[in-house]
Amino acid sequence: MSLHLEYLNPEQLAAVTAPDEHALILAGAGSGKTRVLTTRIAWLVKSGRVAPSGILAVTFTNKAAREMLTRVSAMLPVNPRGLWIGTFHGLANRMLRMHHREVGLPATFTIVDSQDQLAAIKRLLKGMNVDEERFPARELMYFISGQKEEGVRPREVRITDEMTKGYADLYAAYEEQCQREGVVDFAELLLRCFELLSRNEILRDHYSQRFRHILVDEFQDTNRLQYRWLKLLAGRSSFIFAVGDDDQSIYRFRGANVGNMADFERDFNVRKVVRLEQNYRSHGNILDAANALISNNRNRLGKNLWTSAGQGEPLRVFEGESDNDEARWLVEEVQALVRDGTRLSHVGVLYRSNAQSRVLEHALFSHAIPYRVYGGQRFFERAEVKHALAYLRLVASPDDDNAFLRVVNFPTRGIGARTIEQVQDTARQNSLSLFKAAEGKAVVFKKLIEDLRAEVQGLPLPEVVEVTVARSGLIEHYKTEREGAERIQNLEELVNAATAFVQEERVPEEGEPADPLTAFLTHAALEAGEHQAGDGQDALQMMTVHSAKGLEFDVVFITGLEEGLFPHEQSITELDGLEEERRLAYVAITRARHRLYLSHAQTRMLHGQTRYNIPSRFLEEIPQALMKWLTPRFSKKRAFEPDFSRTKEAFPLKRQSRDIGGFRIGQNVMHSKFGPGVIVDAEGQGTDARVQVNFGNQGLKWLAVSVAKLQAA
DNA sequence: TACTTTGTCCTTTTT
DNA sequence: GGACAAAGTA
Repeated sequence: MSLHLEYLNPEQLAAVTAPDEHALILAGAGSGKTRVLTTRIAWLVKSGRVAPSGILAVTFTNKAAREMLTRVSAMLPVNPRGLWIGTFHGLANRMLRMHHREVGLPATFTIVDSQDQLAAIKRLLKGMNVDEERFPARELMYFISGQKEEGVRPREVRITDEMTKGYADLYAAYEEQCQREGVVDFAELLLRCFELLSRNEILRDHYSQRFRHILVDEFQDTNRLQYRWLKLLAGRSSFIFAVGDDDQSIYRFRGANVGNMADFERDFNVRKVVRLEQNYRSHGNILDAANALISNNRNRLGKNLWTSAGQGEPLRVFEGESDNDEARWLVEEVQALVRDGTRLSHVGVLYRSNAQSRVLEHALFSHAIPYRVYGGQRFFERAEVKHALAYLRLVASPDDDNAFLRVVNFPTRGIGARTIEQVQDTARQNSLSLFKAAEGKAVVFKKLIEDLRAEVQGLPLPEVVEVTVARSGLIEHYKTEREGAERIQNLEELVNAATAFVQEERVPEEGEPADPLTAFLTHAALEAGEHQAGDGQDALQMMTVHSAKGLEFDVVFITGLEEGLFPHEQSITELDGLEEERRLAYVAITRARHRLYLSHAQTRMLHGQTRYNIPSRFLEEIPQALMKWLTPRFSKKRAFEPDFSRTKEAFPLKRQSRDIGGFRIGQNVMHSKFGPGVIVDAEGQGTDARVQVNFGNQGLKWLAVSVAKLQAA
């Protein structure tokens, strides 16, 4: 077992063998980031700098955590279980299970996913008779998660108006409900854990003494709370090794804060910044295109990828008359690639939004080209599986109201809306769980759950699952449904998943709940399961650009490069939204090893309407010398005359829209008081001209152009 | 109470 | 075009 340090380039070696101090590794796409991280861990242990138990490695996805664990195990002759390698949420969960009393949670607390969280919020709003027009459930969920991710509890919410006051009150009510039901959402896992460490000095010292080396993957994706969590955990005596790429920060919409990289450098007085710029993945032309594109972004830490491989072939660009035409062309190209010996699984088809896959799938399907679509429904998120899990949750803890409501009348057993409302009223008045409040009502269901609990008492986990599924009546129900066969299969698969879980998870990890059912439910919530049929078969790989991050393909198609789609129209009026779209395009381009196709279509069906799109600005930001047009460049001749009568507020038209006092929609501006902003809307002319500007945290403002002294930025 | 029809809204996603 | 929720019908 060797670390093979001799195969590392000088920068990689410098990172791997960095001294005991904080370090920031700017790791460009394809620069061997994972290798550096895993080798660093192995090197730390082998050189005797730290015991395996002194290492904490954090990732965002279970997949990344698994890969890290596997690769480290291959380099070290130690039981990998001693290493704390996991996702932010997984590690927080571990700590909370170990110290659940200190944070005021039951030992069997349940983790709810976003779906359940939304359901809980809807239920809350209904119960409180809140006008859902004024406070939409989804908005409230974003608000709550957003606040939690900033480390803000309800009483600390900055109240600026009636609206925020309302949101803050509902946030408080939501927290009470969760506490009463013993459930914890994703953001709560982190916040609770953060509060645990910040309040309990002894515990904090214990952990920061223990974890001398903290390694963080995808640092550009951390949110404020995760940053503060790391800071707390590091204390004064530990060293943080942060690996990230600011150019690949594409998750701002869910709270990621690229600024954490610059903050880290400053707050931790980082002296060691290593840039990994040598790319081992792509040919020169592809890298040049990526570099040129991303250089249009302003707020960068700065980095330029290079390769010792040749220039390779030019990027191939295609303009379709329509989305169907684009799909037809893609099929032909793929068929040609296959004839030339390319394996389908080495070809990635990328798009900005999921809705785009349909047309492509249709074309592929009718030409019998096997494909696999990533993303979408995961195993533990399927309705039938969630139903079965709800029964299991009630077995584990009958007071789980979310689970109760999900299955009290599913399959239908004559317990209607009115009965449920009565139970909910009783529950509210007496602060009881629905299960307890259902005394004398919903008798059939109550008895079912009670019998079930008695029956599975003491059985091994797989049998608990099997019996629960059998008694739930779900299978009989799906037998009557037309497309129920697959659902029944999934229910059977759930039993298999439980069997596999028991066999694999064997040695309980530190902090793993002793009760196997709770452990299994936690596993189901934390790991949605990338489980899909048809694995292993050679198939074309289709996915959104977001889900392509971290992957690579010999050949990549980036489709739908059109204004309004990519960059997405909604990004234009978000502060720094366009830069994030450009980073997204950068991620897409850098997935390709040898060949890259870029395509756009003149017309596209979207939301049931034909849209007339102009080519993406990103196509113009790539040097023409790197590209070979398969169709005449930006053909002036349009195959169809736009029929604007059916196009409401076509985005491209808006973009080209008129000047208002020297400004236009989508333009970045600077205001002396509110700082940077982006113009969202405009009205009036001349001295009356007004523009609406999105100032991010400062809010949305209407300003008179003649008064506001806006500067183009 | 349970199933069917109509109306509204549309990114990106992991935990 | 499709998911989801509210309103309508047996």
